[in-house]
Amino acid sequence: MRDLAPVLLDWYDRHARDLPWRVSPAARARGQQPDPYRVWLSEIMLQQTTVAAVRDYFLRFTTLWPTVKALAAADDAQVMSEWAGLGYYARARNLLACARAVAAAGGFPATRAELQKLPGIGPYTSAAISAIAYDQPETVVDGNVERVVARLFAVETPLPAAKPELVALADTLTPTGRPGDFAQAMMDLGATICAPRKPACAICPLVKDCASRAAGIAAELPRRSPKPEKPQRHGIAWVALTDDAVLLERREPKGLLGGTLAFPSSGWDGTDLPAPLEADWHSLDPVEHVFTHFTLRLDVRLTCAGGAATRGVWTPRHEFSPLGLPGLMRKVWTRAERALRD
DNA sequence: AAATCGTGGAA
DNA sequence: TTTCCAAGATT
Repeated sequence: MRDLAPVLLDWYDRHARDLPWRVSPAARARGQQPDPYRVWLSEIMLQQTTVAAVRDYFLRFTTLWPTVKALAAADDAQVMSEWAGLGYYARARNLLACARAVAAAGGFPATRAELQKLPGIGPYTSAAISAIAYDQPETVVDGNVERVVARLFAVETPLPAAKPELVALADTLTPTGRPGDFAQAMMDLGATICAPRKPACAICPLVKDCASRAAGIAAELPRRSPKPEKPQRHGIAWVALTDDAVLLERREPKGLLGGTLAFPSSGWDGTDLPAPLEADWHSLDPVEHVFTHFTLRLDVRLTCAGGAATRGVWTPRHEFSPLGLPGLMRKVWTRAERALRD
């Protein structure tokens, strides 16, 4: 096969997406270096998360905390609150731990091996930061690149088993010149041309080299092993609010929604916690929520009584915003608001 | 090494 | 409506 890197880089120079955390190929050619902090922050936020969802969070975080040092000095609660709604909250916990380690060390390490020792930075992110921020010739393989490579080489082995094979093939493409732009070019190609459902092969710069296109199976790749069905779970959330306070609790630092602010709730897997308050609870319509590996039906109970709570903290209403809660708990709040309005 | 861990937009 | 899945990491 011909050397694809020059072809793809040429395409990238003309079609690179304009993203808040990106140094454009033109600016990079002028000598502008990416800020490792911004590269790292964006990569963490983008783990299993769409560009559209990340954009506003990235702008908000970099406004509040322009440097790693600033982020390292932030309150845990404020970071969790700002992360609320993005999902995968272990990322937020690891984000702070990583920021503090980096600030203490005086800056980000530049090698992939050192980067990967930091919390929240795995094989993909270490390669991405090393390539994008430091222009090291690392092979960056995310979901986009898996798809592009599977199609380019017509790899029919289903994911996730195909991963090592795809990494090895991707590695044969990585150039020594402009590896950072090349990595971003592969991801842009996967996101905009070599899309999951309907690849736009007609305008793809690599059509002539694509084995799956030749075989007429591009849209079917990559294949994936069937996923297990999601079991249904159920639980109860209690919303207690008076004229000037609402009862909230900080969830355990590990596990589902770990470290987030929430309405007190029962367990959702058999563990059965009691209501946080003796009161006359009104039952509202249940909330339906889909997590990665199960669906949840959460019954919502509401009271306007105050008093001594066995769990949670009475929080002044003026300090409370549902935007500081994870998505599930925002839905619960919406139920309560609707009930109070009617 | 298989399970766990969110959310929402698009088809 | 259902299904898919997005710049994955951790245990």
